[in-house]
Amino acid sequence: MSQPLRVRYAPSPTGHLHIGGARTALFDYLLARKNGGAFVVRFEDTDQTRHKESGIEDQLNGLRWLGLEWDESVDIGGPYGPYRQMERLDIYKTYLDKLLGSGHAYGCYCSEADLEQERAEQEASGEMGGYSGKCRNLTPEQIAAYEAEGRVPSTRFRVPADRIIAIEDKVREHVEFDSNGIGDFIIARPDGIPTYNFAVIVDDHLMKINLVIRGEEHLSNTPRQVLMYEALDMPIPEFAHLSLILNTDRKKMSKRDESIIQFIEQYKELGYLPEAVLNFIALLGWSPGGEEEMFTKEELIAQFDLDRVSKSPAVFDMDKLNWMNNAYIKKEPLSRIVDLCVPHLRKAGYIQGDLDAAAQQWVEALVGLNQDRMRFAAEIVELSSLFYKEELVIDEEASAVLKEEHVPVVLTSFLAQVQQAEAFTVEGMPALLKAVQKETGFKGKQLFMSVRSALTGQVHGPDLNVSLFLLGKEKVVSRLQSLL
RNA sequence: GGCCCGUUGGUCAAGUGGUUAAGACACCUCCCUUUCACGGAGGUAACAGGGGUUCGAGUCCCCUACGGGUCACCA
Repeated sequence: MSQPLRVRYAPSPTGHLHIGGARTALFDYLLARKNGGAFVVRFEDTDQTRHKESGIEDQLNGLRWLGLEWDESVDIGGPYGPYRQMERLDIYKTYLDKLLGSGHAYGCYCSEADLEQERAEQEASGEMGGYSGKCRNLTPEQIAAYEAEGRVPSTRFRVPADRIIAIEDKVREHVEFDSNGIGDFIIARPDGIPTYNFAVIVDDHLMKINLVIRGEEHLSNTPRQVLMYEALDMPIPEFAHLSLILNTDRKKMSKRDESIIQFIEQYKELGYLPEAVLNFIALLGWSPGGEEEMFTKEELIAQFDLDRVSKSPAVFDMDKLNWMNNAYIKKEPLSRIVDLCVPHLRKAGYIQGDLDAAAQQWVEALVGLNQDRMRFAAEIVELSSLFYKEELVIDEEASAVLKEEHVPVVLTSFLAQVQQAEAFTVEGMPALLKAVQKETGFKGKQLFMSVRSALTGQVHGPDLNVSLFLLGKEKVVSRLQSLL
């Protein structure tokens, strides 16, 4: 490619950034950075019925959180703006007139009701071939008659017959379509607002996009677009159609699907690390050459290549994402994970107001205790509920332990040690336990499991010294007293 | 239904005519450990089916099955 690479992510601003969109944007971004090209974010908002005002900001926030900085878009502008289609209406008008003038497009006076009926008939006869071409060759008299009725035409592209349209897709390779299978399609609504297929080629051309990366659902739109590029005598960009991302049932994700968290925003809220999510998404359909799969953004830029993008769909595996996020969490400095966890602890009502030094220390111990096992920050609430609950629930295994005969001796001794202790700290804990061992003669499992079961109600759990500290002297004493 | 795309272990996937068919997640076992987790060492498990082409096929071709996309005045 002799021209500098220009790619774009062109979402419809109908909601938050979806995983699929995020992947497309990521691949765009990676390629742009790798080749010193430009990453454009354009908004395709020509469907006024589905438009959502916050959609643009939601999309940009998602990209921003992932660290995908764009070079041109609605907020920072750029040489080929505006970057939202509703602000480019006059531009489309020019090209629409060209197509109309050259006979590549024509006015269609069918009403939506007419078309719906046509579709219903087709479906009944098992045809489903697209628009019949009813208004293709209207005589001036017919047109005048429709106009007299007050009908306002939409504009259709006249699809030529008997054309084989071949596409050399960067992912799918050679794909062919027969133009006879494509009905004349609408490129502008009666009010002049263009539809997707038309606006997209005008914008991609004017914005000098030379590689179009998008989802597989657009593959069958591509021949339509190629035909329009030809009719307008515009160069045709390269295409790369990415396979879909499937849910756990190997079906296309639907917005209602609950088995997968689908929006980037939700990952942010749950306390995932953006670089982990980015890393994971990169692996959806792309695979690195080697065996390493943990990559920083910079490494991804260096390694990414469309040649290694798979044609087959990828199933979104939450387990692996969780594993990966946990791997990132483990490597991060404690302070960052604490910052991530604090909002969740607040929301749960576990901490309030400004944290004083002791509270800060306490939270750090809490998060530090769980940093290795936390899959995402919101889990801290569940992992730490033990230290907040007033009522101790003793599970079966723990109560079995508590029935053993050495237990009262050990606990009585431990209670005494705790009450005598000057300070109740993590560092001081081993000495207290050691003293119990000395006094009672019980050690190892008999000692530790007794204490753990009595105070946490469970035989499994994180580091005992830290757990005791987090429980606090007061709770430790009262729990022991109520048991003895 | 027409057109188009896809199909390697439960999941992500490597593999581009000759491999004991990588690796990762998950799962199981063992080690470490007061327990759990972490970490370490192992293990179970796959080329959708059928025809070709070829000395040789996961890799090339055809058919079937299954999954998906699209056929909107949605993108």
